[in-house]
Amino acid sequence: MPRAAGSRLTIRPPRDYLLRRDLCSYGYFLLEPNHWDPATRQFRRVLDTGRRSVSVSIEQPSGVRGGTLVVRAAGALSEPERAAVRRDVARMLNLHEPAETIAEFHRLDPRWRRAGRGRLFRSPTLFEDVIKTVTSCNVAWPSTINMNRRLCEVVGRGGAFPTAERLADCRPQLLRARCGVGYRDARIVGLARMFADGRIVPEAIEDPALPDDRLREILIEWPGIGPYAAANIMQLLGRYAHLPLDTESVRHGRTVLGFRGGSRAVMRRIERHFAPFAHHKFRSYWFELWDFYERRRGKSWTWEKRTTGSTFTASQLK
DNA sequence: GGTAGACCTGGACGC
DNA sequence: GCGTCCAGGTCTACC
Repeated sequence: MPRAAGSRLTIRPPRDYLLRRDLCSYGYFLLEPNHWDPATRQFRRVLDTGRRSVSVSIEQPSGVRGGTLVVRAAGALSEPERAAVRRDVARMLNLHEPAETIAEFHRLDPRWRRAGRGRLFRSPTLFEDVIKTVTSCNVAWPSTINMNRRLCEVVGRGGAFPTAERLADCRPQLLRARCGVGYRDARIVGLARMFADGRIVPEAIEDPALPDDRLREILIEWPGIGPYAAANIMQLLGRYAHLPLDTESVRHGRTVLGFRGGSRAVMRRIERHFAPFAHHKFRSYWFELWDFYERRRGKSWTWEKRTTGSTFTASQLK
């Protein structure tokens, strides 16, 4: 990325924020258009600012907790574009979450205090998080990787993740034929149209005043969103009191926690096991799962996208 | 409320 | 190289 002619922004993150650890904290960091370079510890992706796509990189040159984040964009940015980049980066990195919240989590579950784990990566928009969740349902991880890559290549502007408006204009058959989304085609277009025509208002969904139970009811009504997807979208919204339990969870319950019985019984035991972590429940569950991956594949910020990053799920590690 | 089967893709496996 | 089997969460029909 040419630096001389580009724009440079600096962001002061919360005092505990460590880019390599907190960005490489959830599988979506491995999905297009996201790209983490383990060698340079630099994150790159294309953002759609509304009028055009912009390639950005994020670094933390000091490499220490709380160190200033440097965001570079290829080319000059207008003021509205700079604001859009700042907003998108802040959402991806969950920078609004104060250090005190993470400290509270560590008091509840001290296992992660030393490493400092507590923050989770997500997408710059709710829409991208929802579509990424749909592409992760009923499919093995390599297929999720392919679907997201092709969505960016075929529908996204300049390599960005497609906006709701662009996906809403697609025929389901195009997504099936060229993006490999299979039967998810109509559900993805349906969701995109709901976002694009205002039936789904992200600000309303992201309103902290909306009770968890009501939010879950709303999400379950959306096409392609069932109990697992709803709970996953909720954690991406920073609501960590619900566990998105899937076959990966059942494997974890059996192999790591030693639970016995059928899938439903194991899931019920997992729920009970993590209940004491209350509104931080998902963090405890997720970092336990993440620790399992890292013990076998090394620290997540060392994972190469095309090798380790495509085979890190528990089904590949049995 | 619970359950069975279809949905689609891609990897694993056997030949 | 080809065919078959299987994993994976949601949706619908049915009991």
